[in-house]
Amino acid sequence: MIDKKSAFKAIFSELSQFPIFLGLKTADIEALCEGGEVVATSHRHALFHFDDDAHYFGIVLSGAYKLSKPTPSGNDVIIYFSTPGDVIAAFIMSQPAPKYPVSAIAMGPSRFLKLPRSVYLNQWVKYPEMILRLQNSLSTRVGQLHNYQVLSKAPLATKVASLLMQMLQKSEDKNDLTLPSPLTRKEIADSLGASVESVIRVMSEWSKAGIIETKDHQIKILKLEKIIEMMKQQ
Amino acid sequence: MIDKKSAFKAIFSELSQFPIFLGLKTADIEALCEGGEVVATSHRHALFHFDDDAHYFGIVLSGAYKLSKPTPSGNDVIIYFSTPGDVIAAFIMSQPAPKYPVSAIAMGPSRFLKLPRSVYLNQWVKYPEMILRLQNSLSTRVGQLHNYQVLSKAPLATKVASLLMQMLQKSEDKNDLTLPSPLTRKEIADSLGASVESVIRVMSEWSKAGIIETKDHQIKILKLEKIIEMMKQQ
DNA sequence: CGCTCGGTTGATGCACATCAAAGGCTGTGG
DNA sequence: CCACAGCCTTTGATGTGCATCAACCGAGCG
Repeated sequence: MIDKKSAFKAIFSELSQFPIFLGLKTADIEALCEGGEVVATSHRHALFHFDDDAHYFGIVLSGAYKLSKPTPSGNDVIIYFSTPGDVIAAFIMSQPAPKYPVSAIAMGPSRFLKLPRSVYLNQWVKYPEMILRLQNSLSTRVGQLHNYQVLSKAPLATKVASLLMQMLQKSEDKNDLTLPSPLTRKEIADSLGASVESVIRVMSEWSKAGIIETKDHQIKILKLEKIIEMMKQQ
Repeated sequence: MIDKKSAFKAIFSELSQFPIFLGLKTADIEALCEGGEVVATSHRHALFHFDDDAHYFGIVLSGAYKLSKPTPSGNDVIIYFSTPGDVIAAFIMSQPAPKYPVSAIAMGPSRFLKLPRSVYLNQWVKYPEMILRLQNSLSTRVGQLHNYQVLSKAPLATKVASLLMQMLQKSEDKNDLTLPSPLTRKEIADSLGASVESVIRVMSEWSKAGIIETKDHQIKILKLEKIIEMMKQQ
């Protein structure tokens, strides 16, 4: 086992920047991350699987993870793309014998700060401020899911445009219109409940029209107005 | 203004049965419901509208409310059916200047205990137990939304079956297979993102086959196995 | 150098939307 | 008290967006 104190110091600068910890005292952050362990996962490797016993939760440090749920027919539906600063699986920790409701799979090399469930029960719930912050991110999440429902009858192009815009909003740098994490067409399809081919048909139209550009799975938006226009139509 | 003390006594027996208050001391429940006011709404009347300033949250006492969100094209999508005991709009109360993310419309005569936002900020947030209970119901809700996403590619019959089962699970009496609240075909369609006609085509098949029965918008399930069977196929 | 993975394109079919029309039921206002 | 409007349900005819199936290409990789 590595020296935890020094491990904490090494990632503290990362942690303190995340909204969830912003403005907290160093000692508090340290207490909240007690027993934490940094896990590095490579592309397509799982942090945990759907229905596994949930012994830990944690925070995405770098890269990205897709959270997906298997369908009865053996496919996967992508529920969420977690990017740095996102807290994963925290809100199931208070259940008696929690199981992960999704699988978490790395998209490219990624790092995760793994925290034992006991820390949640002993520390996190004791900080009312923490609970409120978690509640806020949960309620934002619910809002996103509602927006998705509103789009249920919209044409596929609208859904794809909305997804791109949603991803873009997570980006730090508002001047760079490149999505913060790489995304394959299949991943887009799986998160919209569409087929790869249909997504490709929509997006290659856009590529030809110079609205977007894909290089090495990094999607860049060239004509933002066009995308916004696509979102509105229905 | 009515005498609040006596008003509270009158509904206390209702309140204390709801999961959200179960096991709490009378004094605590009274504190949490301070300044509460019972609102009676008749069929199709709104408690509040989408995008209104949110000055209050509250608890459904009787009847049911549908929470819906307008689409750009002027239709409505039903986000949730709230039944007695459900807490509505609590988790947006902690935002600076909250607006309702949905409209709440009564399905049949219904009663609602309306609580001012200040009570949430001054009382509810102070009870860690309350916050955790709210978090739990929110996380259940997120789970339901995920289940809905998993069904995105499933045939309509599967979606309708799942919705019926979900409604049925809220029912108190596990022996009576009548859904706890009346539901029109249009409401089912709006909550599944389908057209009324398609929902009718599915359900009238079932009526003919003696799987369900509708009387006065009350839907009763006659052959539960058949419905469960429908849910599985995809 | 074969293998897997991601992207692309075309042909075909189907589930569901849309449009249209009609009947029953309820509440409401002249 | 009846006529009328609005809501809910139903059925049929028609159209279409997207899934599905099939095939191919290029790039990276062990």
